[in-house]
Amino acid sequence: MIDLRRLRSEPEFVLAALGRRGIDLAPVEQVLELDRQQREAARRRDEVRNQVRTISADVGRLFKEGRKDEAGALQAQSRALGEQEKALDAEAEALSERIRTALLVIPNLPHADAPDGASEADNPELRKVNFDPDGYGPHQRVPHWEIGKELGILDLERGAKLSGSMFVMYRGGGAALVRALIQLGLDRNADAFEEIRPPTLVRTETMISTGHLPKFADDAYHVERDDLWAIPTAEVPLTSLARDEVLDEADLPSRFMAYTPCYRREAGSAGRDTRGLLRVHEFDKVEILAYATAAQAPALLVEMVGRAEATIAGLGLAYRVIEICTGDMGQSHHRSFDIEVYAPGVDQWLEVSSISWFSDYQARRANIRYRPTGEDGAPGKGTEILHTLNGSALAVPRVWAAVVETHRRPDGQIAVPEMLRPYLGGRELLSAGPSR
RNA sequence: GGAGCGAUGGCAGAGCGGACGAAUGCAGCCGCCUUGAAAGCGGCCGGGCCGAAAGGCCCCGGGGGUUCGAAUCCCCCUCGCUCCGCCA
Repeated sequence: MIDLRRLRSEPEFVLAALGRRGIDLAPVEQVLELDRQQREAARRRDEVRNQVRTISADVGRLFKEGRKDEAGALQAQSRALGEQEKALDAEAEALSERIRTALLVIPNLPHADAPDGASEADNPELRKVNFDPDGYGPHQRVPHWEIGKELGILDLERGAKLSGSMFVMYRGGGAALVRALIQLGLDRNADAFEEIRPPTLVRTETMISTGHLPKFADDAYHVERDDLWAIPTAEVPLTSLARDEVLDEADLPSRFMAYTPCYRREAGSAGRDTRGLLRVHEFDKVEILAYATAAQAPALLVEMVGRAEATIAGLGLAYRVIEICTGDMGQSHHRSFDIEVYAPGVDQWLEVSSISWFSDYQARRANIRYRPTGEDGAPGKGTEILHTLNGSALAVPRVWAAVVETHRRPDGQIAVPEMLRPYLGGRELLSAGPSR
């Protein structure tokens, strides 16, 4: 969530920044007013509490000295003050709760350099790589679901039979290709990121930390009986790794990666991109994440985009990098880039990675801090909220689709990109038949 | 799933109704001593909120209750450990 103190001290700045997102600012102004009321109530409560404490100490002393009558009188007085304190506390608490609820749905401030814009249409394209619209032959203009069926590596009918539409099943070489892509995604980042295998069912607090709850509850699978949520991305458990912890500045940046299945109800996108692998309820993804100081974050963001990009390029795919404008940013984002891969069979640009800097927005929700290092190398004073960044290193289904479509040969077989061969036992081709 | 025990500062660990935000030890930091280091000695050493400051308030796993007063008593929850059961 945004910094309430900053909202209080620089309201014009915060309102202007949020205004760039094109959202309704009334709730933000309301928080400002509630905050004024809350502090006043808390101040009055604290005064009364102080009196109660002082009197109670006196009561104890008087009892010890055997002055029971005087003590009894003070007890009565303190009891009355206690009633008052209770009422003031309830008032302050109610206000805090309203503020917290409102704050949870107010989005992050966009970075000053994030481009202005109202929607997806205003996202500037930063670069387009490897793309020649006329360079694709008719053999590549076949959608992956047809290729998958022809080669027996993708079985959409049976996926739907088991779990319903938008659940998919890979088989044979297709399943091996999934595993190969996961392994590739991990290996390419293992030089700098510690691998984590987190739980994929998490508690409500864990979903709140990243901003996936309360606002987007309809998009997530919820296991009612145990009150657990199926993670929509490894970002969720990775961000909460350090929840309620205080790290040392010397340990930053701290980097983690995880392969996990990801679960999404896609409630808001019914009927869109429903064919094949374009949008599915369960998919595999390798995620990379960093905890950092504010100063370290910009360079990390560039590095993480570069990592995701290099993997896509290494697979011989055409792609473009776009920056997300203020009107299209996710709630928690401070600055964000997408990588879209071109899939010739469906003739579409598919989002395969979104790399974002969250400033301290998530870390404030998750209460992740660090102890700054002083100039002399000794631990500095106090603690600061750190910054989080994360992005997909490799999202399997769409990359799978682009690989299969891009590398389909005129004879219908798939030429395995060189980078992937070690992960497929050295195989150079995926074909139909027993060796598939 | 059943039974029992536990949760206190970076760690270990006292406290079990009234100067307790919390003894003590270890770790850390700063001085003294030393050619340097160790040892020794002295000092410092949790976090959050409000406030210009002085200062005030909150936090002993979480929530509720009893009391003039709760780390301490009661209730609920969560987590951990041990034993039994079950199990890939």
